[in-house]
Amino acid sequence: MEKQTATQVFESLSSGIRLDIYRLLVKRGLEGMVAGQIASALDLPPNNVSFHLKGMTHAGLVSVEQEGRYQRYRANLPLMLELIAYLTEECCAGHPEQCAEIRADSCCPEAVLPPLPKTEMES
Amino acid sequence: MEKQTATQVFESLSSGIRLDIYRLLVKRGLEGMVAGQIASALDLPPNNVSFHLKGMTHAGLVSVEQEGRYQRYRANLPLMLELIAYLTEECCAGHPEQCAEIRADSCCPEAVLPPLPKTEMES
DNA sequence: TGTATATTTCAATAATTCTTGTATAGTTGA
DNA sequence: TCAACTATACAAGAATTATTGAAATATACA
Repeated sequence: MEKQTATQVFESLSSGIRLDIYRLLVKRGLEGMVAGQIASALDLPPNNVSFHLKGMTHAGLVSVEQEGRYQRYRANLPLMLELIAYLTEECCAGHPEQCAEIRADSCCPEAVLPPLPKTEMES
Repeated sequence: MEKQTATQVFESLSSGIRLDIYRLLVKRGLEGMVAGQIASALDLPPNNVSFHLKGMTHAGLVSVEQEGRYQRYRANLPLMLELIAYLTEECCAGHPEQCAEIRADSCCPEAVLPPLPKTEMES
């Protein structure tokens, strides 16, 4: 996955309205929803919903299909799975045993820290 | 998970710089990185990195621990797992068989659509 | 045809976010 | 204590994004 794709998806989900839309569509699965249904379900002006749907579509987060005079939107779940893979790519590189540890615990544990390298600030 | 938590995390990852920081920290795992290391690794002004790290910390996406005069940052992977669960909550509600279908295919398939309900636009 | 419906587009304003430079606070070690 | 270093806080301008109302496009149906 390209970095721009990832940031676009995150940008899409960074708004409460778009997050609501996405979660609504996830619940609907393959059935999806038409634009007006989404607007009335969330009690928002249709043109505002359309504005957000356009951005989400451009980011690939949702797909749209014309159905007569309706536009049916569906969540693109596989993209989300790709995104997760992108985020955890090379997770704990070189120390795979840490991955299991991190994933199992409730939060980054107050683990014993390795001492700082003698040469400070080398990348 | 609360909606605000989710939007804050997504907002954090919607910037290319913050996404780079997060992925860098994910790779480092429990070791993490100190602020100056992050800045020089990404070739960015330290105060700009500090600005972004503050937001990420506030969103809970990274944790910070003081280490003498250094501030050591680590990615909060468990939060990401919670976030994914939040997103796919009630996925395909009422039609669990669709979930497997969606997850298996490469993208939302051009599935056969159910006909529109006779009463248009009811939520 | 003509009218109603669904959705999008456009323009304008309000609000937020990003980046840079400068200044401040805290830590280290001589 | 003093000087060097790490990191954050603050302020200002540029840039981006959100919301609303009005207008436009396209489909459906009588």
